[in-house]
Amino acid sequence: MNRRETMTQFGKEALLQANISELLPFASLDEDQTRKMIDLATVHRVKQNKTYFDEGDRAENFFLLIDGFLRIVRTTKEGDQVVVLHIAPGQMFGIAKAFESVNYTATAQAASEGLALSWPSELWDMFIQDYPGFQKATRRAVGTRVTEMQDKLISMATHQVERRIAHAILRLVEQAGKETEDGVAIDFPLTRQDISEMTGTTLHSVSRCLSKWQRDGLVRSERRRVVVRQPEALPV
Amino acid sequence: MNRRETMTQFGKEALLQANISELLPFASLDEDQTRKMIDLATVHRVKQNKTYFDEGDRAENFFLLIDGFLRIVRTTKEGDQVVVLHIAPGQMFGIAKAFESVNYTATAQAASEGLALSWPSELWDMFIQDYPGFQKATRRAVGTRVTEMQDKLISMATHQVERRIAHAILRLVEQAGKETEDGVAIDFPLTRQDISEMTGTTLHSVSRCLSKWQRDGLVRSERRRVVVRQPEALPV
DNA sequence: CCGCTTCATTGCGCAAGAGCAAAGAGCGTC
DNA sequence: GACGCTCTTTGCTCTTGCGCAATGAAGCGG
Repeated sequence: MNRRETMTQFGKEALLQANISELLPFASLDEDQTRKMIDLATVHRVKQNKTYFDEGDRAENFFLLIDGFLRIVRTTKEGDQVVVLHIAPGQMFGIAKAFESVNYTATAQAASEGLALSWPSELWDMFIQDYPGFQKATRRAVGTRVTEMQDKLISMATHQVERRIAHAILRLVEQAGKETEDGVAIDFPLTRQDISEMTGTTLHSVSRCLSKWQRDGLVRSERRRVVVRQPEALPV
Repeated sequence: MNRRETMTQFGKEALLQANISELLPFASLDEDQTRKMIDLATVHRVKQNKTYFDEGDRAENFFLLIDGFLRIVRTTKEGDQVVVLHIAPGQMFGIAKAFESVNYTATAQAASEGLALSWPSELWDMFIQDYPGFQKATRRAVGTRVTEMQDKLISMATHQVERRIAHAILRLVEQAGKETEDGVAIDFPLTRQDISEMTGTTLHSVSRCLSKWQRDGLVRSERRRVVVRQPEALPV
């Protein structure tokens, strides 16, 4: 059963029926606790390219992504956007509380239409104390995030554009890969521009790169869509 | 009184006398608690360019830097080193526990001879629970770190080499700046190579850049030493 | 004091990729 | 079906800054 359909059809109550309790933050909670958490939550449906919150906003809530994908974006004074990382379903985001921060430090933008739960920040400490799985989930989320950013930093510092793009794509395949008869597809709309913002290059270079890979049969890419046929063959 | 001298002369007991309780993790602890924490700690003195721990090591301890500076370094398979961030006195490091991680994900290398306290990882949860200041300190450490890495990422993605170098230097000035009659000096030995590893460029470019700035009177730099005279004039 | 190692400077040639420009393709809308 | 918007492709030029190489300077150890 497709999770997205479940969610959008049945709304909040359906969350209990669905296998939401498999998500890490809900792990090791009994049904009662899970219900309590969900009762306290607000449901957010966000259209593509709209934001869950913006950089600098007061961090009034923290979020758990149920469905869809989102990018965490920062914008420079000059107006350049940089995609710091991507969030996949099941991951927490907007967890400024975990950083002792009053405001969000980046913008959370829906890469594809998505669904998230949020809780008021005041509940954070209570959640941490009462729900052991939650504590663990946030720690792990932070850890993953730091590692991911480090990897990106290293990639940017030491690799040429082509390898950076390859890295970025492989990471997305990992996070949002979906098997198709044609190869592994990245399961949300992804433009050349997006990729360039992830890798610190221009959409032109990305386009050239993908074209070349397509000629060599490594990927198939159309408008807003990338399918990887031979992940192993990409220049790591 | 110079902190470094105090420490190395009098050892562990002196930590109580010194104003160590001003350090964030010890904030809001009474003298008794502080003493208890220090009793449990191990003292590490590490020579320049030696490591406190290495990437991949089992994370058996977590650390608090008392004196000196260190760089957090990751090494690629190809052998390229990348300086992910710098740690200044008073900051925690090696806090794999905060990331639910069993191993250290990077190497902690002394940029200058330094002094640190460490505690066994098993004490982590106890510290978190019993010492509110400690919890806060780790959160803040993580937050600062994430922000710093994001800034770096943005800098790398959108700026030219010259501005990246300027950014890196300004950050170091902030973290380790020391007023001199000549300008603000970075208070630990810093080679062109180091700077290139922070900014993802070559030592040649760094050298050229510093030479130019020196001609323009913005900085003074000698062997392993950088003094910034006009921080405002650096190309931000 | 001499030689060795580490660190820094500078010049030159070249390649990667950014910037610019123009055209084409896919998709929604009126 | 025509228009317009967004996204993509591709060619050309020009700059940045890397790679390489040679020289110099500073500090260390015997």
